[in-house]
Amino acid sequence: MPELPEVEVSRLGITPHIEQQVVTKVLIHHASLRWPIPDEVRSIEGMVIRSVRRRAKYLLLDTDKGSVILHLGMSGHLRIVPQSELLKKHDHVEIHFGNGKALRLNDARRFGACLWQEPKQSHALFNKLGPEPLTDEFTAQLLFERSRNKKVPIKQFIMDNHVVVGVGNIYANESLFKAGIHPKREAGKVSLKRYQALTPIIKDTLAAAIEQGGTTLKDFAQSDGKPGYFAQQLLVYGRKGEPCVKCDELLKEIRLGQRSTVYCAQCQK
DNA sequence: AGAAACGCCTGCGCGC
DNA sequence: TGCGCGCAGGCGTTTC
Repeated sequence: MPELPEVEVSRLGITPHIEQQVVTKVLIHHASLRWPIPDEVRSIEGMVIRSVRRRAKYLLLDTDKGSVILHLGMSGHLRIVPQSELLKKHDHVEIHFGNGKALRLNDARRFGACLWQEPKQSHALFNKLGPEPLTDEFTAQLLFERSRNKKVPIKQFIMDNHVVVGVGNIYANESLFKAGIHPKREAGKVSLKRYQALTPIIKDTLAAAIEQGGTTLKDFAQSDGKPGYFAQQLLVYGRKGEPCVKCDELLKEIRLGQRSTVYCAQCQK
């Protein structure tokens, strides 16, 4: 399930194959993803990919005529393959390039998206997003200030895209464990000091996951088809009932905001 | 206005 | 071995 590290790994994987390449064809095999795929995405045909950017968990393929926005949803992944390779089940969108390669978006659950952004404009999706976690804009001070008077559990708070983008369920669980903070603790009651501990942990956890090629649980694969290796480093996610790596207490699982939340009742207060 | 619930999807693991 | 069911969950939208 792609979170920010997986999206970034995808970006790094596809960029050398498609940047500065001419788009020769856009093929839409299944136009109903999360939203219908707009016809405008075809207007990149004949254009050069100037850059491949990421904002939150969205990827943007920029051309002078506009940008194709891709989102991997829950189960999506991108692959670079020869154009001659047979389509796989759930290959919904395909972009051909002058170098003979194809970028294919495969998404079984179709929670992903393929949208269009006019040149020099910003899609409405990006309007209210919080800062990128791996930049200096994401600070403990920001978390502290934004959380005052908030009763929402801290786990849901740090997963809120309006607060900071890209912290999904896996990395929220991991970061709170490492910081020793109980996931249900009211965000508004967490001290600045604890946010000062948590913030670098979130950054480090995300950065480490990117270096490891992301977390492969079921669906995710890197653009060359290889899995990511961060799953081996998960301390709590998916380990309900197993011993805590710090204190041997058995890890508990609860649901917060309809999402699986695993923690150590001994280490996280 | 903020918080919680909803719904879109398919694949997989489980129990029988 | 087959079948039905519950679960996985990002995130925009809807409801309270």
